[in-house]
Amino acid sequence: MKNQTQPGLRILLVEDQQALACNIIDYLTSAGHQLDYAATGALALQLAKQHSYDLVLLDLMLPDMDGRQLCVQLRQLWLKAVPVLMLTALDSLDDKLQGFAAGADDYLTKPFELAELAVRCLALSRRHLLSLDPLLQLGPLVIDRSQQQASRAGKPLDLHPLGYRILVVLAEAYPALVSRSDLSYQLWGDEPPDSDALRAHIYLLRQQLDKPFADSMLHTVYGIGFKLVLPQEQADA
Amino acid sequence: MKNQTQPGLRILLVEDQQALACNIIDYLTSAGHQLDYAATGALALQLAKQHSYDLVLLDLMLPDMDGRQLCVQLRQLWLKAVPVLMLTALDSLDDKLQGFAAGADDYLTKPFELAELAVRCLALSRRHLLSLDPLLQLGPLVIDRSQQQASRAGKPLDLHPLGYRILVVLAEAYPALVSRSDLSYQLWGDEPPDSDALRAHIYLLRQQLDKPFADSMLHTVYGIGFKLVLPQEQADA
DNA sequence: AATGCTATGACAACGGAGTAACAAAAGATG
DNA sequence: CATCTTTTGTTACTCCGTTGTCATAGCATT
Repeated sequence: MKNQTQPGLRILLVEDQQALACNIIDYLTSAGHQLDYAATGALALQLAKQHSYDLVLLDLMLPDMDGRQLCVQLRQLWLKAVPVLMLTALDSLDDKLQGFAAGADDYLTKPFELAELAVRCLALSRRHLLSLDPLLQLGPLVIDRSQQQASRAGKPLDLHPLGYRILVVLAEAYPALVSRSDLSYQLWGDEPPDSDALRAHIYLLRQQLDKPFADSMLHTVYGIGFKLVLPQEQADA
Repeated sequence: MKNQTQPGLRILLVEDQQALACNIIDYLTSAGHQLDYAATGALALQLAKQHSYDLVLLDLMLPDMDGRQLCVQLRQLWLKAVPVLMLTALDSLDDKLQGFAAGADDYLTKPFELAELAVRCLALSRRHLLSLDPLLQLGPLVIDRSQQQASRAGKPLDLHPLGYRILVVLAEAYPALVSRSDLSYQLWGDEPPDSDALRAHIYLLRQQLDKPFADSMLHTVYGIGFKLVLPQEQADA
């Protein structure tokens, strides 16, 4: 579990309702973050050109520009993908899907608790940082995203693409366990294979990850899913 | 990115208009949820003492009690924050704000589409689940939802999945006692086992939770159900 | 055609949940 | 207080779904 003190995020807030914006600014500022505020899409773009941010809070309804459109433009402006949390009063499923299609990473329907907004901001930035760092390290296990290559205790693992993806999903979730359905969804989306292919792939992954070593890192939680365990914490099971 | 199928929510509906209540019950029931219905605030409080719910639908205007007041009382009654969706005919901003001040998580002004109500129920419960603290702590007992792992006094408990679920239900209800029927419903829904399997599982759970320790945390209330008790408060029973 | 990867299916091994039967305890009844 | 009834604790056992294992077939890419 990451436990370092968060240094505070640089956040760009794009919201045309003054009152709500003030509340958000007050709350998140006192939570240790640094906020820039744009009431219009145009101003947001201008700020975006001059600064870089860890996170964007984006109202779907803006006076001069659609939130979705702005989202796309921001993504083009910055090469690195900044996480976007969309705020919306619309709550029909269609709208949500359109928001995601435009590249939002999460959404929140108004009205919402400020505390929850803060929690999501942290979760989003953490998730983002995790996926940004090309090197993922869990004890003896090292995953190099830039090479699509994993190694344990220095020994490179000869993984098939799917095995590699499974390992990444489990490593990113660490120390949490990943349910079978979650894992399946992350691998295949809505259309998982008919057979229980996951079982076979876990087996193959284990051949590489655990077979050559004294203790296994990939543990099964019966009826639920799988989790990664560091060798030194074998005590529990 | 949780992807598990919604099992249907347990909802408490507090509404004095019979006709409207019937419509809501019909609609949400056929959407797969389970509803309990209270026409008065007093009855609502009584039900709340005996059961636990995933969501409360609360009319702002009740014959015997103000909705806001009831909302506050419900929040005090349950330690865990249950999401409250307020139904109101008043739609002035003041009233909305007062509703939120009392702890409602969302509101809907009458008249409303039943479909929208259903969507909001789902959204609210999703939001609530996501913002849930993965760590549940009751004295020496710690439950880590992210790992499906419980420990007492630092010692990890080797629980079967069902035993773990029982423990979570009891811990969430703490300090209230949980009736046998409620517990059974939360484990098996409408189709409990033919035999009284719960008895055996409670026994197994105790083997892990209480056997290795001086005093027991899982107490039986004869003829009613079970409850969790913290070691230091053994005095009462 | 050969190679590399994934899905499929068969089989065995395992583990958990439900069941039932008996013992013990708590209330109820007279 | 004695006895009966109901509820709960304890335990062994069976059944069935889950998981591990592995061989093979399908499907791209080259």
